[in-house]
Amino acid sequence: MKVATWNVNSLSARWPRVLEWLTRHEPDVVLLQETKQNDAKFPFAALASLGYDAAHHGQGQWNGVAIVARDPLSDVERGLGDDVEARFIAATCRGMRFYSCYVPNGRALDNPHYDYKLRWLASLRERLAARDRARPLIVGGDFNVALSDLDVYDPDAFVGATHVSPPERDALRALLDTDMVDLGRRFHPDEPAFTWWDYRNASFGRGWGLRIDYLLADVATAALVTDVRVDREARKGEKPSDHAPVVAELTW
DNA sequence: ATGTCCGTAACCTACGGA
Repeated sequence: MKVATWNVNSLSARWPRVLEWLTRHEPDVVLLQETKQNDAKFPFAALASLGYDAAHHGQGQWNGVAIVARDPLSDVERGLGDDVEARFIAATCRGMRFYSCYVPNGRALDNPHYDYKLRWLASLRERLAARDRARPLIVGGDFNVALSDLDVYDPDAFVGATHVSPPERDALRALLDTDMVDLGRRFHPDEPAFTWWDYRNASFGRGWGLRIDYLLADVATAALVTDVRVDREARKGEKPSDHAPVVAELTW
């Protein structure tokens, strides 16, 4: 099974790239974030013609998460707790539970959105802590947190900034402490493996990236993973998202 | 500090958000 997570930064704007990527890589399950469209605009029919089932939790202009899969999806859940924004969707496919998460950006340490981000992460942690550990689970998404300095191109440039503050990193570590494995870091222990580069400042060409997109799996499922990579090719070319997909292969 | 892109509302440009 090939599983990917990808923040597409508007599925409408990204559709040509997403279509090409699905055709080229033939993933089994794709966790999408920032679709930025309503359910009515989501390309269910186009995906179906490619052989994909899909579940979407849309909100129009902002946010929006989806799960796209070659096999039928069931038990779809939309929204995390009482959150009013479209940042979480869960579904089951081939006996595996999947979450697609778009964690709030936070904006700045003194911004109310930062507290919202920490509350959101705490809520996700509660959900993970209370889960049925016997049930295989893959959690993917844009977490808007760089877990360690290895995940940041220039830690000195991020002093006092969001995405790297100790409370954010603690909140992400607390997720992992529910016996979830950071698959990207497990397979790439020594290299940055960035997943996002700012559109500004020619950041991609300069290597000014962050690793803020993650695939997490429960310990038993993580043992089935044979490869994890960041598809930097998707960040190149015409009208790319500012995020690259993270792709895992597992024997499932 | 900032060299971009997205959607929106309303125009032919500006703004919030990322």
